[in-house]
Amino acid sequence: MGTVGGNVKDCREMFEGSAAQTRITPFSSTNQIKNPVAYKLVRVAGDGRLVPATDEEIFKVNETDMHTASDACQSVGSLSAQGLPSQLPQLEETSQGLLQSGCVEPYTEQVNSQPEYNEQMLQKVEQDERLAMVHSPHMLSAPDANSQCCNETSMFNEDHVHHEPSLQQPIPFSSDVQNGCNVDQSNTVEPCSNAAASPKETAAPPADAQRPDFSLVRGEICLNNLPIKALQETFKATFGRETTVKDKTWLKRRITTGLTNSCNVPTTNLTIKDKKLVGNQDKANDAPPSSTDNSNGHSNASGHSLTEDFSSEERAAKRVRKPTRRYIEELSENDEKQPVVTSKDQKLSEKSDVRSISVSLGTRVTVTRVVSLAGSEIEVPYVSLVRRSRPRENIMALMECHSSCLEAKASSGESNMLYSEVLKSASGPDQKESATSSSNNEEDVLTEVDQDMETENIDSSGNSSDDNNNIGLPTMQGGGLRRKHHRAWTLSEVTQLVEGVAKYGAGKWSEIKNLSFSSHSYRTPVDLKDKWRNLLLRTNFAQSPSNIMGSLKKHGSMHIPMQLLLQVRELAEKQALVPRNHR
DNA sequence: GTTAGGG
DNA sequence: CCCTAAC
Repeated sequence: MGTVGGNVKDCREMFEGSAAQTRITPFSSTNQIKNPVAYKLVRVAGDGRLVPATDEEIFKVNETDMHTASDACQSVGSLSAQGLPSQLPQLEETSQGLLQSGCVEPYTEQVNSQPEYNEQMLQKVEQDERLAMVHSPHMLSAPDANSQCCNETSMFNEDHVHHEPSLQQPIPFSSDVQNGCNVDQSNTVEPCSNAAASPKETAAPPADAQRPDFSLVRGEICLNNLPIKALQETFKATFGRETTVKDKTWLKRRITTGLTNSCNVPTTNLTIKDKKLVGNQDKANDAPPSSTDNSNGHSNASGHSLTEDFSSEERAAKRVRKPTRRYIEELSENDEKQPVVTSKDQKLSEKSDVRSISVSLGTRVTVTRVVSLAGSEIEVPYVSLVRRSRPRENIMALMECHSSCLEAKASSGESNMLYSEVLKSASGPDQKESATSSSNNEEDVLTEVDQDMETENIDSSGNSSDDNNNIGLPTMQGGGLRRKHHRAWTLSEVTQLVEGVAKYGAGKWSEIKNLSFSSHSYRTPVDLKDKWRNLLLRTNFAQSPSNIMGSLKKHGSMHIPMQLLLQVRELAEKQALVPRNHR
C-alpha cells in the first residue's frame, strides 16, 4: 500500500484511507540554501508522526509504484517513485536515516566512484536533468505552482540545481530526521499539484503530513526503469537512428541530452512522448510566456543557474552540428546496418517525435524524418541511398526508367554502360529479375553500346577474361552498404593506362578513359587518375634508394614490370617538365 | 562534367 | 575506391 507512486488523486485517496503511509517527506535543514539536500524515505504514522521507512517498505514502494506510475498525471507518480530507488543507497548507508547535512557532495561523488550505486544515482541524475529541461524556460513559466516549486527547490542547492529538484518530495536532510516535522520549513518548496487544492495547507504540519506532497513532480519522462531495449527504442525515436549501445547510462544520457536540446527550441513542439516520455507540450501551452514573471520573482537566480548549468552540461555532451549530407547518410546508413525488428516506417510512425514522410520518387519511396536543428525543423532523408557517388547515376537512371527496362534507355553511351554495370552488380548473385535483364556480362553491354569502340579494343577481349572473371561483383546481401566492387588492375589495364597517358597526357583522364578504356566500363576517369597516382607512388617508392621494388611490394598488389614503371616515371617526369597549358 | 586531392 | 571542392 503505502506508496508514493500513482497519480496524485490516487495517492491522496490512499493516504486518506490508510493509517500509515510510506512516503517521502521533505525535511528542511537549518540552512537549506547552502546545504546540500538529502532525501529520506519515511512513513507517516497514523498520528502524523514520521517514521523512518523500513527497507521492506522501501522496496515495496520501489517495486509496486515504479511500474504503476505512468500516465494520467503526467507521470506525477512515476517521478516520485523513481526518486525512491536513488534514495535507497543513502538510506541504507545512513544509519536510521541520520544523514549529515552536506551529503550532496559526497553523494554526487558516489555517482562516479561507486559502481554499485551508479545505476541508481545516474538514473536520478538523468531524471533530474530531464526535469530541469522540462522546467527550463517554458516550463518555468507554468502558471501553476509547479514552477515555484521547481524554482524554490533549485534554490536549495544552487550548485546542484539540476541534480536535485526533481524528486517529488525532496527531504532536505537536517540532522534530526526524527523530528522531521519541519514540513513548514520544507515548504519553501511548495506543493505543486497540491497547490491547486490546498495552496497553503502545507504550512500546517499535521494536515500536510496527511497529504502526499507531489508538488515537485510534473510531466516527466522516466527513462530510469526502462529496459535497455526500451531505451534503445527511445534513442531511436529521439535521434532517428538505432543504437547498439547497451549501456543504460549512456543511453539515458544521450536521450536526455537529445530531448533537452529539442525542448529548448521554442518553435519546435518537441514533445517526446512515447510510453515513457511524456510530452510537455500541453503544459507548455498552458504556460504562457508572460507567466514567467511569476516564477521569476522567486527564483530568478536559481532559475538562471538551473538553465545555465544544464545548458553548459549539454554543451559538453552534445554540440549542435549542421549535418552534412554525408553525415546524414551515415546516420541512416547505420540504420541500414542494424537489423530492424519492425519496419522502419512502422517504428517511425509510432514515435510521435519522428515524423515519417513518404515521398515517392518515381517508383522509389524516400522516407524522411524531421530533426530539429538550431531551432528549426528540417527534413532529412531517413533512409540513405544505398549507394554513393557513382551508383547514383544509376539511381537516377532507374528513376527515369521507372522500371526495369534498363538497356532500353539509350542515353549517353557511357552512362549507359555504367548503368548496366551497376545493375549487374546490384543483381549480382541474387540474380534479381529486374536488374539482370539481358546484360549478363559486360561484353553484351559493350556490344550493345560501344560497337564502334570495339575495334579499338582488340586487347579488351584478352582483358575481358580478366575483367569478367571479376564476376565477384559486390553483393549487397548483407543489406549493408558496400563500396564499389574492387577490381584489381590488370597488367594490360595498367599498360593501357600508361599508353593513354603517353598519348593524351596525364590529366586527360576523361579522354583516356573514352579512347583507351572504352572497353572497361568500370574504369572511370577518376579511377584512371587514381591508378596513375598510385603508379607514380610506386615508381617514386622504387626510386627511393633504400627500397627495392620486390621487397616492399605489398602482398596483394600486382607486380608491375620494371619496364612499365620506368615508363611511368618517364612519363611523369615528362609531364612535370611540360607546362600545364601544353599538356 | 572533369580534375585534383584528401580520406 | 570514395568523396568533393574547384574548375
